[in-house]
Formats: sequence, structure tokens, C-alpha cells
Amino acid sequence: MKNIDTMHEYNISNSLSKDLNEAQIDAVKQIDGPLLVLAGAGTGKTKVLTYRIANILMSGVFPSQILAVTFTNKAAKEMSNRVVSLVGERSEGLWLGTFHSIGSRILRRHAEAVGLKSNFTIIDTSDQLRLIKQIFSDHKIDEKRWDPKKQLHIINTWKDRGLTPDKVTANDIIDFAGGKSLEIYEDYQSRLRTLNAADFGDLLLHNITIFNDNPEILADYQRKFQYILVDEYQDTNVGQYLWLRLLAQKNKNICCVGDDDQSIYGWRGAEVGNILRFERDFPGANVVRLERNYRSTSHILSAASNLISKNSDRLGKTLWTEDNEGDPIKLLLTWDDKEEAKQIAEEIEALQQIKRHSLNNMAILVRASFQTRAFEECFMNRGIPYKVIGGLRFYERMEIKDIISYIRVTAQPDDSLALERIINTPKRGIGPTTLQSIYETSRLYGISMFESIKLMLSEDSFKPKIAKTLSDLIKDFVRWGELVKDMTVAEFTETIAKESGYISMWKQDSSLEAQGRLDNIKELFHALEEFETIEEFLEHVSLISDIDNLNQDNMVSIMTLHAAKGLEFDTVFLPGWEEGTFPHQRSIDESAKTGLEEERRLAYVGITRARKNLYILSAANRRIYGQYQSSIPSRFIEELPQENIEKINLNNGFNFPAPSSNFEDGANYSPKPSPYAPTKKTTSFSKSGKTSPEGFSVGTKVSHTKFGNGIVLNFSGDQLEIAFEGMGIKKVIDRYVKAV
DNA sequence: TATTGTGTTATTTTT
DNA sequence: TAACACAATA
Repeated sequence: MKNIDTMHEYNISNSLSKDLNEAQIDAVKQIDGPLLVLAGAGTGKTKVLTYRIANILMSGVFPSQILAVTFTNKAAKEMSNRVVSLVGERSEGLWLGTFHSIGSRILRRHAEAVGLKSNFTIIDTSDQLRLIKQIFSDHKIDEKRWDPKKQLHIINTWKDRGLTPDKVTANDIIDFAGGKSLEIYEDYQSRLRTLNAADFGDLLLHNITIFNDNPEILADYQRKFQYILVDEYQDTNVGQYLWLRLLAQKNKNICCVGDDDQSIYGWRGAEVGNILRFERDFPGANVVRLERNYRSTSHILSAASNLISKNSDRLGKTLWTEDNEGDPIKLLLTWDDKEEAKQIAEEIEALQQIKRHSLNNMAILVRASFQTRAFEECFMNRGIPYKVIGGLRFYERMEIKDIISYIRVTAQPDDSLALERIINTPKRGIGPTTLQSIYETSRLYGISMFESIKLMLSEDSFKPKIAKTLSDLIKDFVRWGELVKDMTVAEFTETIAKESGYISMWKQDSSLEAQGRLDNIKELFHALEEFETIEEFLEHVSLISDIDNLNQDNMVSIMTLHAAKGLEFDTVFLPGWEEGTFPHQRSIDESAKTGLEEERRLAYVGITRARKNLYILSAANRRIYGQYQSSIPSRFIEELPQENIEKINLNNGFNFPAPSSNFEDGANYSPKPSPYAPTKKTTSFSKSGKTSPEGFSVGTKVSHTKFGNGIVLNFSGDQLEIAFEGMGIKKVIDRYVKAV
């Protein structure tokens, strides 16, 4: 142990001067006092952060005294890996995570201080919306006249700005829902408390409330976190800023890394102002600029710099590189979105076959997610493997959410939102009328739906058939609750999914997507094997956005520009550079100059993702809402320096679709090879036959991760009855045991 | 209560 | 286009 440490120590001090440039060393070395690192794209931001953490650790600070926050799980994971590779085990105990995960961790410790229990549920957007709709109906507010989504947006905005209902002033109130928007916010918060739930915004907002109301708790954390590091500081909103300021107030050892030119979350409440006024907030702050770019060729870098220089609201940096000039940016004007996809597909094929480029190093970055569709269709036909990142997220799929809801209710019967979701899935004959009566009872007595049902059953207020159904369901949940003790999370979930009839519901479904849904469910069971407890899993599920694509398969990545932040690729395609699409119309309509500048930053982010090859495309016609609309090339194209771009004329050598195809669907200019499904999440599982699928029979000696060794006594289907040494007889699904 | 049909409406970006 | 809400029917 000691030896390892000394070895790392040696490595660190050695690497500092070897691996880092001067500015980077500056940023890593001065660990005390406030520091702002302005890190341009590709200037080694993550490197600085990780070396800095290593350096702080080497100065004798305990890992648990360091707080490092990021925005995405991806970034947190990346940082954690890199710190481990620098200092090994010495980083254990570091508080490194997203704002939300850290906020949640702190909130669980002090939940009572804001009227929650520490096992509160974290609800997502759809739950939020459902809640708002309920409150609207209580207040007799017409959903047609007032869009519940708008109300949700208002509440989220208040939360982003660190405003609890009591802090909302007349100035902050937007006239909505007949002047009731604040009242609804109050109701919403109190409903959340009854449900023992918190939304994303609450994770930090409650922290702030706790810190403000309980100076001794705040003091504890201030003492604890000697050093604070913040990634992507340009994207912090007011709430996050307040949270950081509270924590950093005492020691003032806060290091924020960011790039005002990459601030692209203004719509989510991010305040570039936070970065612009850092020096004022933390007097005596040092500022280090990282301006040497290690990523892109000079053609790419120059184009990006010139484009972003059109923005007025910026601190200003001059990025430079010693990299060679490289190829100019290729600009392609196409007839329509289909042609655009086809051009990219052909270029990808050429790069792959002629230049032997790997698909992993290519990405298509779009402005809005609907644009991914044209590429999916085209690539599917041609057999180009691709993955859409962040498209429909795994945990947001209906079947996954349904099963998670079953788990939620089992773990926490009072989770009414989850119960409401699955009370009639599969169909049990519980319709809106019954639901309404339950809901009324729970409002009347201020109890959960689960409790209401129990109460109403005892009072005999249901029709016999419904009473039977509900009482069975309640009994099921109670019984499943008992199972937790004896089973792994995966087994437990699988049992519930089967016994509730949820699996058979999809098995009986003859529709096309049913099999895919079953596959997803299988994948969920698989993913669950990593977790020790239900609570652990539920926490993970609420905070992670996508199932981790650990697969290093050779695929082209397709994602939004927002999702691409922090990533880099050899080859990047930027399609859809048309007025209205990019810059997006709404962005300009809603926030004029600010909006346009944010769009330009988005373009800057896109361009700077590319290491070597960059393609920008613009289509003259695009299908929007199923109708073709013509548009003109994006103004951003004109803002690129001529000397960095090469215009490619498609009319030579390519078949150019005739305008007549405009309103028809039929016209298809590319040959159609046999359909090929490259990327759908289809982990194939053997379909369970009549015998134990894994081939176990009575007498087989097996081992199980939780119960140890045992012997098979009996089985039916894939359910094994096993006598475990010292554990007694358990029912286990055969996939979870191994023959020994 | 479940199913089917019709009309409306939205597509920015996400932890 | 496609998802969704709502009304009309079985």
C-alpha cells in the first residue's frame, strides 16, 4: 500500500512538468484560493481537473475532503477513471459526481429537515406532469386553456433560479393559469412531500433550504469540503451557483473550469453570467486561460474561432494549435434531407473502405433529435452500423418504466404515482371512475392511494369484482415486499414481472414491437444483476439517463449537438445547417440576440468536436411535420472563412433528385439492399422452452451469488427449487445459478 | 370498462 | 408523420 502511494507520488510530480503545458501546470499547482480556468475546446480541461485532484491528494488531503462536480454521468465517470489511473486507490472516498447525484446524497442524509424521509423517490418529467395535471383538475383549471407543460416549465424555471415558493416575488410571477401559478407551485411542493418524492430541481433546492435553515449542517459540509472543483462552470444555473457558493464560502478553495463559448444550456437556466462574474464573487480569484488546442487541425480551429468571434457577449480567448493545416471543411448543399443522409452514408462508406477509418471515430451531430430519423432509415437500408445516443433512453421506455413502477410500489407502497401507472397494466378492469374514487379518498384523508384502497376495501366501497381485483393486488404487493429479503434484485424483479402478469401481457401481444419490448425487459433483468439493493437500483435509475454503452462495437454515433459536448471524433458530420433548423427558429423567436448567440455557440461546439475531417451540410428541402418545406442555408455557413472551406458541387457525378419528388413518398434514388438491423438493443436470450433452459435437472450441484452452494431438488420451467447449504430451500430462476 | 375512430397538435436542446 | 386526447361505440 505504502509502496503504491510512493510510486504514484513519484509519477505525479514527474508527470506534472512532462505531461502538461505551462498554463496547465499553473492551474494544477495553485490549489489554494479561488481559481477560474477558462478552458477553450480541446485544451485539456479534463486533464487539468484530474491532475489537480491528484495534486491535492498528494498534498495530504483526504479524498473525502474533496468535492468534484460535473453535469453528466459520463463526465463524472471519465474523470473518476482518470483520477484512479493517476493515483490508484488513493482516490477512494472522493466526492465525485453530478450536481444531482451529490445533491441527492446530501438530501438523503438530512431529508427530515425538509419534511421528507430519506428513502424519498426521485420523480421524472412525466411524473411531474401527471402531478400538475392532477392539481389543475383540483383547481378546476382547464387544460386546454392553460397548458400544464407551461406550468411545469414555470416551476422548473423557478427551481433553477433557486426559488422555493416562499421566495417567489411578484416580479418572478408570470401571469398564467388565471394568476394561480404560484399557488399551484405551493400545492405541487406539498403534494411531493406527501408522496415522499423529490423532482430533479428539488435535489439541489432542498439542499439550499437545509443549508440556510440549519447553520450547523452547513458548517459541517463547509468544514468537510476543503477543496471544491467544478466542471463546465458555464452551464451552472443560479441554484447550482448558490449551492456552490454556500459550500465554498468558508475555505474558498474553489476551482471552476469552463468555457463561456460553450455555454449551451441557457434554456435550462444556465447563466453565463456566473462565469463572467466569477472574479467579483470570489475576490482575489486567479484566472488561468488554456488556449492551446490539442485536438483539431488548424483549418477546423480557425473556422471555429472565426465563427464564435461574431458573438459579442464573451470573455474572449485566442485558441492556437501546432497541428498541421489538414483538410479544409467540406461544405455540401443537397436537395433534401434524404439526399443529405445519402451523401453522408456514401462518404462514410468511402472513408471506411478506402481509407480504413473506423466507424467509432465518426459522428453525426444534429440540432434536433427528429433529424436522426433520416439517418437511421438510410443507414438501416445500407447496412451501416450506427448507434443513436440519447435518443429514446432505455429507462424511459414504457415497458421499463412499468416494471420499475412495480418495484417502486413494492419498495414503497405509498408511491402513488407509480401505483397509478400500473394499477391497470396489465388490464384489470380498473378504469378512470374507480381511480377517481380512490383519488378522492386519498385527498380527503391526506393518505396515499395504497392506504386509500385498503381503507375503501375495509369499508366495502367497491363493486365486488373490483374489490376482489384490488384486494388481490394489494396482497401481491405485500407478498412481493417479503421477497426482497430472500432474493437478489434481479430475481426479485423478474418474479414480480412474471407474477403480475406483465410479461404474459406482452407475450400475448402479437404486435410487431412486443418482442422488442420483451427483449428490453430481459435486458433490464440483466442490468439489474449489478445491484445489491433495490434502493441502490432506484437511485441509479432516477439519475442516469442512458444505459451505459460499454460496447466498443464499430458503429457511427448519431446524437444531438448538446449530447456531443465533451466528446471528440476524427470525423464529424454536421447536417441540417439551414435557417429555421439551425439556428433554430424558436430560439430566435423567443430570445432574439441571446438565442442566436447561443445557437452560434452550439455551432462552435459542433465544429470543435472534429479532430481531422469536418463536413457541413445544408438541404434545400426538409420534411417537417411530414410536409416538405424549403429553406435557405444557415447564416452560420456564411460566417465561416472562405479559406477554410471547400464547396462540393453535387451535380457532377451524382444523381440529383428531380424536384418532382417533392410531395411524393415513393421516389427512392438509392438502391435498396436487404434490410439489416444493426443497432437495436437486442441482446438475444434463448426463449424458455419446456425444460429448464440452462439444462439443470434434479440433483445437479449449483452455486448462486447470494446463497452459495446448493443442490437442485425440483424444478418447473426455469424455476428451480434448490437446497442451499446453511440457507434452506429457495426458489431461484435457473439463469442465476451456475453448475459446479 | 375497453376499443375504435377522429381530430388536433407539436419538434430544440436535458440532469 | 405520429403521438395523443377525446368522443362514440361495443
